[in-house]
Amino acid sequence: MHHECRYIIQTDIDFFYGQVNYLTSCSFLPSFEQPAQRDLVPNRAGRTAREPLLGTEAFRDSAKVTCNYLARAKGVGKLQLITDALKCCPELVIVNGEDLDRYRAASKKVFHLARSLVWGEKVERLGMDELFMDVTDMVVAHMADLDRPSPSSSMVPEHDNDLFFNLSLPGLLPAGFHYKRDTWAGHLISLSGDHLFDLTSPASPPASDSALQALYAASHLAAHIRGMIRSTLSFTCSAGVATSKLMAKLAADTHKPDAQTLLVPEAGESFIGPVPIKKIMGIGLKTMKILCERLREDREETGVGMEDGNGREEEDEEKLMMKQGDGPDAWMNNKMTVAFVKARTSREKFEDWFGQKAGGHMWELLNGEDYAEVIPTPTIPTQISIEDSFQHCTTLSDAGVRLVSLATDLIRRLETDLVDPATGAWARYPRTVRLTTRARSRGSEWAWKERRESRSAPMPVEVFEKGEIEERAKKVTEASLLPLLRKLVKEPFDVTLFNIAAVQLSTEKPASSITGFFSSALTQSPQRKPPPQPLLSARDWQSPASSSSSSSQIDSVTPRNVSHYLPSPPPDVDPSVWHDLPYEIQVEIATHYRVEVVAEGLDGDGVGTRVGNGVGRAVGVRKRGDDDETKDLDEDGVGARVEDGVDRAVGATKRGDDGEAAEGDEDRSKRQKRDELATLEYDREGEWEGLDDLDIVNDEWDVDGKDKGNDPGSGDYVCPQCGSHMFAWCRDAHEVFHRQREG
DNA sequence: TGGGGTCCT
DNA sequence: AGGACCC
Repeated sequence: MHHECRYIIQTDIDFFYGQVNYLTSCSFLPSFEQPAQRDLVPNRAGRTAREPLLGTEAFRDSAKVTCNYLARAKGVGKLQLITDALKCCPELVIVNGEDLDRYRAASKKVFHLARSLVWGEKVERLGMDELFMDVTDMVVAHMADLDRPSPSSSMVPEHDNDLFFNLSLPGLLPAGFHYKRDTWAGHLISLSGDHLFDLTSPASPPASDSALQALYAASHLAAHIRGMIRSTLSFTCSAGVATSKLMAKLAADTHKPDAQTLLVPEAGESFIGPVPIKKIMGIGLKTMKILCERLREDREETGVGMEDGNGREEEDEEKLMMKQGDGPDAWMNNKMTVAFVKARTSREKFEDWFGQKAGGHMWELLNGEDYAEVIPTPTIPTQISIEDSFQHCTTLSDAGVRLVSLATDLIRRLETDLVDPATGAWARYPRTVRLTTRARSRGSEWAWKERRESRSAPMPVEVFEKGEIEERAKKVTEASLLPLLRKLVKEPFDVTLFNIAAVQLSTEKPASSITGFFSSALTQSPQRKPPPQPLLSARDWQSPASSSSSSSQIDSVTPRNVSHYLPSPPPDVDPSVWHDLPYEIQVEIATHYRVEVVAEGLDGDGVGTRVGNGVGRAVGVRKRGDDDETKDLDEDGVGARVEDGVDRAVGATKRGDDGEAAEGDEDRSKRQKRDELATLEYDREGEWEGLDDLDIVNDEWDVDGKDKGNDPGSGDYVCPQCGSHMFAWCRDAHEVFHRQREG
């Protein structure tokens, strides 16, 4: 497999959160000429920043801040404590960064604009604010265009030296832009150094050969794309242009904000040498730590020092290095440059330390070789998740409240991201839901690892059906989340995080449950039927007893409508006995033995419902597997046959033209296989456990009436002392700042 | 930092 | 299911 030269553009929206806030907040004028006081500092860790306003002083000093460049110029750091940041820059405006909706929307706009500009929609998204674009086809076509003996009429230049970059696909009317021959846009890093092109310094080095001409053209294309992003969306961004993703990203990093740089391949080696290796995409913290250890070991064995080639190494540096028992720090990070590491290692060592594949790949990265392609990001994500972290969650009651709240937000997100607004149809159906928890470190374990555990279950079909969002959220919680939680934690527990993910997004709608069929039959039937009576009393989902926490829109992730989760009693349990049971026991029983709901007047006995439900779901899964053997999933040996079946089914969709694609597809098929098996297994469990639908209705649920009016999250507060604009919930922290300055 | 995502094993 | 990586 040979790699022809590619032209890659990487863009990075400058201080993305800040620009979004700037552009979407009505209290700030959308002008780039505004003075610094008008600039915003979003806080991505908005949760901790908000906590002090609710009365928890403990968090004030741990709230971190990220900021835009104007604020940075005033001495505000990138992940600074909020109180420190306010000391440097009193006029700083703190913005809650927890609600990511606006950022997601803005990010999507940039993404779709780029897709509309780049041929073949070869645009890959990295996080919210970064894009990779493979513009090879466009540049190659442009160079061919320039070679043509007679330029097309639309290419008539305004000036003699103008070239026309045709952006439209062949066969369409030309549309594009002009640029000056032998010039590049923005910065150029070549063997002779870093040149910023401007009109006063004549183009140098000139585009001596066609390869350089093509790169220059790519830089102009990058400038055009940045111009489009700025003119149509008002975002400034930085860009890097190079022949690989690796180099384009590193190049983009060299000049910002609102700048771009072109890196010619010849300068690649000298350019990448001084780069700290953790800047290389694909080398992270773990790799750094391992590398530090191995290097230290090697030095002890061979006596080869860690000197950086400038002669003797300093004694204290060596001591420092030895003391780094616990991995790299800032000093280490800057010391571990590409050249430094390359001088002391080899490809063989890397493959030994990190495995043949990963190690070899990383070694190539250190040598500036990156063959990774731009993978066009689908417009529909492969996973949608939402999470919330907190200090403690020790009771199932608390967990239930938090999970319902999270599930509510998740369903909302599914509807905005997965439902076609025009038709109201679901573009994808997440077939499984995954719950992950993070346990608080027990005992005196100081170096607590961020240990996350997860379990998955089928997504209840009710999620895709009509109905109040809270009802569906409760359904998910009862039917899947709480059972999953039981699998994850044992009785005395303390978790600090919940994450719910909707995964395995399928185009096929899962089979409806039998109860869903019954209820729709009831509504279609001419004879009136009262809706199923809830087995739960209104108090099962209580409104908060504590009104002390003033809730707000930004608080939506945190449960606020309910303070207690009360489980449903099994129908054959005497209610009075039930209520005498200890709470934890109630939860245990309720989540273990599902409660059956029998529609009134149907004379249903519940058993039929239960069996039908299980069968219905199993059929839904089988259909996708496209293999009859799927139904006999009993013993391990049979399970293997299922895997084969899935393998074949997936293999059929393989592109097949590329030898190396086979491995990747195989991995994918394995993953898919596991997901499907998990779904199947769970369905079977449900079959004999009696996985029936549980209808929970609560008339007291909706207490929004008194909450809606005062929303500190969206209010605009002006400090009477300094005139700073800020969100109302920032007021507390801001006043503390004034007090500190005076006292 | 936290609240997202991706792919690989 | 977990781990690495990315933002």
